[in-house]
Amino acid sequence: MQSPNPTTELSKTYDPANVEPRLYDFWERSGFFHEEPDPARPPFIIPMPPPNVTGRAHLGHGSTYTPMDVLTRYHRMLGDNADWLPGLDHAAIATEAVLVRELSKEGTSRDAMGRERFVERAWEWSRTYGGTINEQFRKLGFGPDWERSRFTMDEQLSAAVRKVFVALYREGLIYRGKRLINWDPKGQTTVSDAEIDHVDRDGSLWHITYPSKDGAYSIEIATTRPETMLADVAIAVHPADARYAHLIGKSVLAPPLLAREIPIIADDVVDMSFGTGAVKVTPAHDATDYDIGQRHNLPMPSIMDFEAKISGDEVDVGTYAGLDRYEARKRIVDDLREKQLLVKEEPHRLAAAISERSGDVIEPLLSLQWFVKMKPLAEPALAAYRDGRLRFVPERYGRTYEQWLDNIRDWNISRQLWWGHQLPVWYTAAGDVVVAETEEEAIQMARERFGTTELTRDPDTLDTWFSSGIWPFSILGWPEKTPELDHWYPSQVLITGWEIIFLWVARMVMLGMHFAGEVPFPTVFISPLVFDAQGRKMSKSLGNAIDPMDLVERYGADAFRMGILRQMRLEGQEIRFQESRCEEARNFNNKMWNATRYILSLPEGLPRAMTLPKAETLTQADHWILTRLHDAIVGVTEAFDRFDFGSAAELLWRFVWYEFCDWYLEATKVEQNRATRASVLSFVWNNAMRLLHPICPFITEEIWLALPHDGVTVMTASWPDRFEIPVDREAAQAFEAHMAASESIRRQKQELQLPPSSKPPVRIPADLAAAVKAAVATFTPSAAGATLSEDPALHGGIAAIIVDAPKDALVDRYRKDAARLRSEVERGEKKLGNAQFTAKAAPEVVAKEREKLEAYRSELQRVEAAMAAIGERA
RNA sequence: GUGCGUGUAGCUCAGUGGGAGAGCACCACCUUGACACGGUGGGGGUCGUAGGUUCAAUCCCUACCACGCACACCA
Repeated sequence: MQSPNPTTELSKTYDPANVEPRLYDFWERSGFFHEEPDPARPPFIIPMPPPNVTGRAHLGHGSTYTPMDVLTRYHRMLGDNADWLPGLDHAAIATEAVLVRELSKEGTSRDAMGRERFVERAWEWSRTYGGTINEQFRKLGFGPDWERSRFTMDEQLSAAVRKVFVALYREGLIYRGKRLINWDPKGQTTVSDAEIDHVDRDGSLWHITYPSKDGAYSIEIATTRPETMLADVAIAVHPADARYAHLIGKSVLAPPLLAREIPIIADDVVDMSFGTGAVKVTPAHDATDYDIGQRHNLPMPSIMDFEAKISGDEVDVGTYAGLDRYEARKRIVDDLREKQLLVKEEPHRLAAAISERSGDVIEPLLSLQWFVKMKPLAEPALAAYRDGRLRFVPERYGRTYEQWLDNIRDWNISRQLWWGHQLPVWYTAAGDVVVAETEEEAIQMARERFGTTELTRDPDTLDTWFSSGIWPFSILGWPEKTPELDHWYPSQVLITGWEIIFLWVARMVMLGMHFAGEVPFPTVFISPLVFDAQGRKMSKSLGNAIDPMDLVERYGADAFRMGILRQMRLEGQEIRFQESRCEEARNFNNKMWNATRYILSLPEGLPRAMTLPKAETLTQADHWILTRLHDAIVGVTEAFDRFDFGSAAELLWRFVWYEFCDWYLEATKVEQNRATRASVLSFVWNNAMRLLHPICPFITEEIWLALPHDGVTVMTASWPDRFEIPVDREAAQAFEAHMAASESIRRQKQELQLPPSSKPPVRIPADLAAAVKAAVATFTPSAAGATLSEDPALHGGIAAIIVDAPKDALVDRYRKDAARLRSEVERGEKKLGNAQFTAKAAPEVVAKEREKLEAYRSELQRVEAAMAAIGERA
């Protein structure tokens, strides 16, 4: 495909809206994002964390997805077999929530509709509205290999899910059991431990008396959940607690019904210092109590149903049956008070377990569910981290990963939802279980083993994270031995936020090692989370959420990317997002745009090919900018290689704006630098565009195409090679002396209130004469002096000084200088006068200190002499 | 409770065992061969507090304070 013609008439301001869609279209239609597996080149593969099909781009994508795009573009330019593999997640809970809302608007419901039509509807919705985020990603300039996009519900990926489930089941790593699970009453489904938030809330701690049948003794306990008393099966105390030793083994009546006798038992888990030191045990409704119940072989009656209402199915709950959990709590407390069993109620802070998705308070319930046995999977995953096959950047997140895997519990994977991968599990009428990859296989197995073909499929679906867990290999065609799987697994890096290390990263490692035989990625880069400028989480309800699409519209995608990357710090765990950074970045782009206009408008025109003039014809300014370019290449390359996007962005910003535009471009305006400027400007600017392309893909392409270049797109241009850049540090240093001199002259002119256009006589130190003379005479026309004279008394520090200014201003200027210099001299003298310092400090440190003192002293002398010359005393 | 992170200019943040930095904001000046989404210059900080190590500490160590986060069976 032909490169699009850049605008011939360049307007004064850069207009991203006019450039970005055109270039994106060019890239995508040219297939520049697409790659085929190529064993001849080193692979660079990033599996994209699949956004929810219901998702919209948010600022978090700026900090996690931009780095992926940057690295992919960078590695493509390095010549790697680079591919960024995109996709979408079916997001069961989120999608069902959307549909349930829609259905209720239409006056119908999930259950009324039936499973088949509901799932059809979910597919339809996913195809029609889902994936909006992919369009948004295009606007952000993200360039994954769209042709390889996958959806977790695709047939091939679903087959992989079934295969993994069946395999784990047959290995005994998936089992069905009645366990205490986290029930989300609002979402009407179970959720895993990792999907729960603990939020501190104000609650109460009720002290309640449990009397003995004969009234001879009683025991007082403290609880935050009186409604679960109906399912109490014991009272537990610490075995070493002297207060209760005499009661262990005895029984009390369970309030408020006082109809059942429950034993008092001893268990280590009880904290003697909390509450009364005695705790009620309710195995069916509390995790700790469940463990106690298991240890002591206690019954586990349940008194709550899936609506979080009191139910009398398993044990007598009196008149509380049918009450909502909170209503029941209130009624029971009232009744206890009436029966004088309530000792007291005190305010108490408690950590409420909240479902991340629905926000409802989680209810621990006993339920028959499917689980993955995690320990055997976690061990290799831990070993991989410990022996370095898996590393985290920043390193500290590895400890989070380690801690979680060390304390891992079995993973509840069955969900009471319809949208998702239905469990490949069938039951016979007799209750026998058949697990198979397909229905045909299941029927055959049932016939052989149980002599029946009448099967009912388990209605539950799998936790969405189950399919995400196999993402790194399922998207490569697993279990087929595809070339993709062969060359692109494992991938090179995974980039995500730290909030899903447990939910996703750890599970990918475990499942990847188990099924694909290797750690799915050697490096996990954890990107910072984005907060508002006050450090608050961005949310719709707070009204502080910023839509990245708005930013793209206002400043352009390049500016958004640069704006957010420049706020990233390698070790940072958050970004306090400042929109002003995007505005600055827009200005930065405009700066580059105008620098380009200048370059393109040189009267002598640009050379056809990107070649440098002969080394001996290069000026000091040329040597300087080339040396700076060399260092920028080294710095940016190193920064990208260690995921330090903030430093890379900052470094490029400096190079482009403060070095190239502010100094070199200005230097090319004077006579001495004109002969070589067209070649050097195009060469350096071409290289700069390539260096910056991963971060600002659009404007760099637009400019690169307008400059002398090879190829059709900067996307596939080669990464700048530092060995191709001539470096002359001596010449560069001389130019830096020029810069210092110019700055000094400019500063003094302002302080002496001389008009900027004035050209006062300038004196310069004899030992820097050559350099500074050139400086003043050449590239600082606005600051240039009319005459130069050397002054043997001057050296170092202030390189030049102007005379013939208004006397008041001069005196003021001299006094300030003298004061500053005196304090420096004093500091130096004190330090060097310290025998300990000269004896123990490193010799070069002492020498440097001596030099500094010398310089300050002579400058002070000069200032004093200058004052004396105008008849003043400093 | 345990662990991790953070505390440097008004704001957001770099940084280093030996002279405190950037951007924005602020002030002044400037339309000088591209750019006012620009240029030049300037003011502004006892580097959270208290100790310790060191010739020397913003940096290393300890304690404390404040903030953020993760984990945790205080019912």
